[in-house]
Amino acid sequence: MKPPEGDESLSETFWSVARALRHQSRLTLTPWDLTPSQSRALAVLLRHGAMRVSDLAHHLRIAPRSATEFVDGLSSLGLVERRADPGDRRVTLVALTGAGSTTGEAIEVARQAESERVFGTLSEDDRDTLARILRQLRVAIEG
Amino acid sequence: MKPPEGDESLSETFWSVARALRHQSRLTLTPWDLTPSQSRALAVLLRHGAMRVSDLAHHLRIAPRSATEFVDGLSSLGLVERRADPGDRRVTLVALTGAGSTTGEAIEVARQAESERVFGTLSEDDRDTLARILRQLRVAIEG
DNA sequence: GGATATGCTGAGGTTACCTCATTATGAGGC
DNA sequence: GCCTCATAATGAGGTAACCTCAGCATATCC
Repeated sequence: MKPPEGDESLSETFWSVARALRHQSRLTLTPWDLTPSQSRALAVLLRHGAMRVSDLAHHLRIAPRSATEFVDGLSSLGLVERRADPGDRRVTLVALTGAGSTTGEAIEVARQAESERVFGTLSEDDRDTLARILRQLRVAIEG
Repeated sequence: MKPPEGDESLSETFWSVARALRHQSRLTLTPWDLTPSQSRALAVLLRHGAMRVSDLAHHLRIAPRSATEFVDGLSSLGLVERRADPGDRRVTLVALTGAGSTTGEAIEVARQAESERVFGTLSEDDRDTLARILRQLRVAIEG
């Protein structure tokens, strides 16, 4: 599919990249039959260890209710499990299972490769600049 | 909502901006009760005039079937109408109605203001750089 | 011990896409 | 003129990734 026009606004370009990125990400994950969001959740747990549902939501920047859904999905795949928090019985902790850890690590490798393939086409300067600009945008929007 | 961590990958930052942007965009559009996608379609028609469904899809970089849905939505709001193409009876042309034009123009103004508020916080250099990098990314992904 | 806050989840909804099959039409070969 | 093949739009049906609102259990503070 070729680009349609030259007169594209910044936000349109942004969205077309978003779509392409999501598509690509899904492709990378086909071996594991996970969605991009599920893999993000897995990555967070891998990096930070077991945590409350609400903390997971916070890390993923989504509503707590949505985190519950991700946990449901991952747990039905046997990748995470819910545990009681001994200190506060309202809390359910989400922890990786053994399978979850190995899967998470394998995906991390694949994700790195994909990221390298995509973002690696940028110079290091461009990557830094992009990160800076994106963060700046986020502040501008949310602030 | 504060950022959770410092160790955020580029793609994570990207997605958080995407979410924020979509949310913001929805807010801007509340007066017209349109979704962001519908307004994008409207903008395309405003800029380029009546066109086939498939061309609209191409402009929006979506599957033709999805364009049909947008046309359905906009047409039920009375903003666009379907017309026959005299030269090829397979095609349906999508054209703005009078209401569609005025609405489209009003939204364009609001969208500009929003875009200004968000992307205007970037320097002109940054905007150019961002556009360049995004296009480069798109090529890297799709190529 | 009662009010209030917090943590999770059920119920139900929305947006923005997608694929696949079907129907109508056009275009080229013979 | 017919047959085949391509193309245009759409019906049917599905998915991911969110959301809000209400409810229940538990904790905390006075």
